[in-house]
Amino acid sequence: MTLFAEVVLPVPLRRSFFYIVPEKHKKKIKKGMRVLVPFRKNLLTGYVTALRKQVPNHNIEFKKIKEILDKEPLFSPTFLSFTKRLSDYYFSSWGEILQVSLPPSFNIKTRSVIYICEKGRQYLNQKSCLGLERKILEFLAKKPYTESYIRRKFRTRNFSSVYSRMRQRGWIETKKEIKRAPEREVNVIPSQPAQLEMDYSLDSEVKDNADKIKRTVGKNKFSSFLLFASTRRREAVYLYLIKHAMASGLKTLFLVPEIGLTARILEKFRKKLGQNAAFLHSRLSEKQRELTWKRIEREEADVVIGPRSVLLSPIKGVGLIILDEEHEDSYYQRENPSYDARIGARIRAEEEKAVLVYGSENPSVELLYKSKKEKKLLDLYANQKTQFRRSIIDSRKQAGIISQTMKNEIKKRVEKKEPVLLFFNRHGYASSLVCSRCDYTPKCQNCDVLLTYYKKEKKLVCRYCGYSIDLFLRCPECGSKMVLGHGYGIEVLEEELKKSFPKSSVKSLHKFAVKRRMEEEKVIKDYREGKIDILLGTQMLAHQPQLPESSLVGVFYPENLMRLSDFRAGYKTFKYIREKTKFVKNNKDSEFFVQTYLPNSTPIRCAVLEDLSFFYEHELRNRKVMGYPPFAFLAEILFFGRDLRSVAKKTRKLLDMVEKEQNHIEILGPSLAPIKRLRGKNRVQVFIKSRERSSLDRVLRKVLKAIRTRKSL
DNA sequence: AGCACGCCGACT
DNA sequence: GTCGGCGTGCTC
Repeated sequence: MTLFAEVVLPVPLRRSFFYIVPEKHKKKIKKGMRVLVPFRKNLLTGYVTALRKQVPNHNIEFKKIKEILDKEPLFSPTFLSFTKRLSDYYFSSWGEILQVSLPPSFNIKTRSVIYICEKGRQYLNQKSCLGLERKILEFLAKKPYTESYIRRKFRTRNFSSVYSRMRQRGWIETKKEIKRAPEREVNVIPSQPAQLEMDYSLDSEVKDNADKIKRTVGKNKFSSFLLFASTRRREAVYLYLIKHAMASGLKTLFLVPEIGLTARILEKFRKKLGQNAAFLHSRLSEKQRELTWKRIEREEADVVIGPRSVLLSPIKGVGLIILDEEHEDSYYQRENPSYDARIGARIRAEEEKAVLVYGSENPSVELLYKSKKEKKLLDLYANQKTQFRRSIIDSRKQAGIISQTMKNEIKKRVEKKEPVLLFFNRHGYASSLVCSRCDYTPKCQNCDVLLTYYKKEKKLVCRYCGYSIDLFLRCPECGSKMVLGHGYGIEVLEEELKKSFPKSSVKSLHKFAVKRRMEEEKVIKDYREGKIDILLGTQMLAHQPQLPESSLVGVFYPENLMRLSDFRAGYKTFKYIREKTKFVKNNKDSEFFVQTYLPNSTPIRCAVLEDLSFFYEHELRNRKVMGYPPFAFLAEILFFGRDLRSVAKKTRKLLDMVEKEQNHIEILGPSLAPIKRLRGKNRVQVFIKSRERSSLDRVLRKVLKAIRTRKSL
């Protein structure tokens, strides 16, 4: 009897494929193993998701599995069902998700390598050998290259035909080459029992709440919580819970948004957990990543710590998932692959029957609402008020990029030798340059944005892709003088500070002020040692792990964030300001200032004056009126491609289908995406909105089947 | 995503 | 007439 394996492949197809299991492999093969299978003309690494005696469709010729790549399954049934659900939720390819859960070297495939033949060399000597043919042959004469490399290198319209003609005439030949990964050893070393001494001191309020979670850990039942608390308190609760999980023989996944943002918490964890923790982050080399991965697989780590990709760590026996800084945007990415780690964490916790803890000191409006409703909110914030003074400076009443009030306050601190921290979230000198006569404005050639003017560097730079050109003072169109466009940047602020405080040391920290990580650290070191009186920076400054607190912290023009066409703009502004309050020394002598043209806006007022509950109530009321999450479900569909016309056509096709569905679904758009061109691709976005996730899901499922789409939310 | 197949315009 | 555009469909 024939045995079939259902296999998913690392290709952007939302379906599985069936292969015949050869007789000799029948005993060996198991669900969750990697297999090498023929697909089209190549061999690919696939993942066995099921074994079957019968398959639905009989009128296709099945191919045979070429090789089994594992001695033991790599993926547990739990992990398989988790990744399956994740791919279903995000309409993405299961195989691609499984692929990224493994180190790159685990993905074996054949590739075509092109060699030049003797005939080809002879032809190259003839005069008649011209154009593309000549270029390719000359290139290959040096050494063979892979087919995909040649394709990319000589990206011309008629490449395929030229290429196939060259092969027909015997000038070149292609050979299949297997790119093989090093052997994988499967020796499972039992993990060492955890011996942790932790000097956490939980006050009774924290302990009561931590115990509420603790009681659910190890019960082999899904539950989730939102821990609304300061960093210090969250840290203590996390360690308390991790220790308990370890004692119960359970593994913990600990997710952080970005390494930079949470360096402090990570350092602490590294010290406390030592060898029991495995850190996965983007700065690891491929080799390091693989070693860490193998350590995790050998179950040598009880806690896996890192960014969203940690969620896809195929570790067994997960009993606790912690997702810190729940509100951070980096948990949702649109590529490689597209999923929101917050949703992913929930799905994984459900499948693992584990406990999920979201943590934040300014949780997203959506999660706060949901947690409150489900009585899963642990609010450790209510009784914690900070002591420093807070004020809003109304820029409409005081002229100048830095108000007089602000200058006076800075002066006082500088005189007392107290360092000052200032934040302004806009790069460069001006957001654009513009011709004084014809309105010509330099734009990025890859992305559709204006180029930011950097005065010190004498450059115009794209804030997305880094494309830059040298500054020019005359308009290339009409020869008139170029002048500053709208929007002053951080360099203006820096200039102004230096002018106003000539005797003080003013330093600015932003993308272009520092070229290397070393320099960032140097600035922070100087600041700590009192060599800098006034430190100014963009968001980069807030991400410095070792930045000490200050007695005066100022934030300039947070309303820049309010202008985003995003229903979360209010929340983002609120969060941005709140983050900065962390850098104020918590005593009665310290001060926090926000200078703004919108002193009466609720997000700004509430963030500055620490009125959290009013902000959340206000925001929820707004969302309800406007019909935005958490009162509706929103799916973002991003269309992108080289040619805008064909992208728009696809969009239209999809929308026509959505309209026909008539499922109380509202279409917002289509419109050009906020970044309407990125890396040479035009991007069109559509939001579809519904009160019911299920009807959104039903329509998307139906419609996406008919169209070549890749990513969606 | 790639890649083959197949059908219409502009060139040797 | 052929070359070469890209629209359409398929991958076990």
